[in-house]
Amino acid sequence: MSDNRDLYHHDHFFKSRGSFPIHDDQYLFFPDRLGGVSGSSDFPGVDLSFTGCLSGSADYHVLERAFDLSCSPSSDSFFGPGDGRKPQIAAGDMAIDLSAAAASSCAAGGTGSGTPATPNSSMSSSSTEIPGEEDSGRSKKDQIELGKDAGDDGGDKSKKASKPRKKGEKRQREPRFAFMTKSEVDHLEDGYRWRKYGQKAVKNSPYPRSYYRCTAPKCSVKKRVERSYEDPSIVITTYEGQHTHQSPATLRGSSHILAPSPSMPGLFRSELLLNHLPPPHLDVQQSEAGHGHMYLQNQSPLPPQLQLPDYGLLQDIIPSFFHNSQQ
DNA sequence: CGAATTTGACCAGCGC
DNA sequence: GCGCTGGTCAAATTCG
Repeated sequence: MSDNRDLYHHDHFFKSRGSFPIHDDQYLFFPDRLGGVSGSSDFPGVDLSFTGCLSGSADYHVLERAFDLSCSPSSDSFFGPGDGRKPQIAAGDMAIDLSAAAASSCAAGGTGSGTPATPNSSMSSSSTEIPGEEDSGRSKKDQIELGKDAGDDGGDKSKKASKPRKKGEKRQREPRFAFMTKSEVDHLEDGYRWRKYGQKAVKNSPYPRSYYRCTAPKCSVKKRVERSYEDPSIVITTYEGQHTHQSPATLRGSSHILAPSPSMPGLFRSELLLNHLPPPHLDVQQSEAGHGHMYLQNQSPLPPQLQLPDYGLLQDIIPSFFHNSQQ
């Protein structure tokens, strides 16, 4: 039980699972300590629903501010250079080990659909934001679709994948969240409807990666699902984009589904964070270089970054969390 | 029959 | 420039 080594947990995790493609625009949460907690689906206060996170999508800015994420490149802390892979967390990334809670109730309880997609369950998440790129930051596909919607730009459909892609313009990505869930099923029920549009073999992994897209019209949220090659029981689900609609499950009246707040479309559900925050104190550390990623460790009192006086969401989240943790 | 999935091909980005 | 890999498209196929 080296829970207080959470700081190193994901470090270890990543080193051992170097294949997990944490891209330069992801945040990472690792509540996957839950293993021990997993049994407690009745975790008090755990109303974890990454659906909420997904639907509302994260308030990346809040997170960024809250954790003082001015991370910079080079993150060997996570991915040992030794594995021969390129660093998978790059500039602007953040990785937080939120070793608390209750992912077990996440998918299952979250959907309220009665579909215990993840009986076992531990969940982690990640994401990242590219400030100011939300608008311009459309994926090539989005651009393509925009072009499509806007009318034919002359691009003939005779050739697939021969869509008009702007050259010289880097493909921009939506903010992403990656959830690591211990589950036997690949496609976790999260309250949304997804259509699979692709599957690819993943390098260094015997398990393919599946690509899904939200079936809701005008919703460009995508997700990738893959298994950790190191631990096949772990499913890595990466969400990209923000839902522009409510979860169907929510509409069905599931009280567990956290619908996005109209006033805060980008709201990162406090519940999510709450349930992911480690019960004990947090300790934020940064990679040796003083930049790169932050590590949350159960150790010292809340760091200044988290004692934020005015971090909006987190302010709501953290205090309440500590409130709970002290009971 | 419509929706969802499968699957091979294509393209962009990146490293060498 | 070339090769590799990730991401996406879309026709074909399967499913409900």
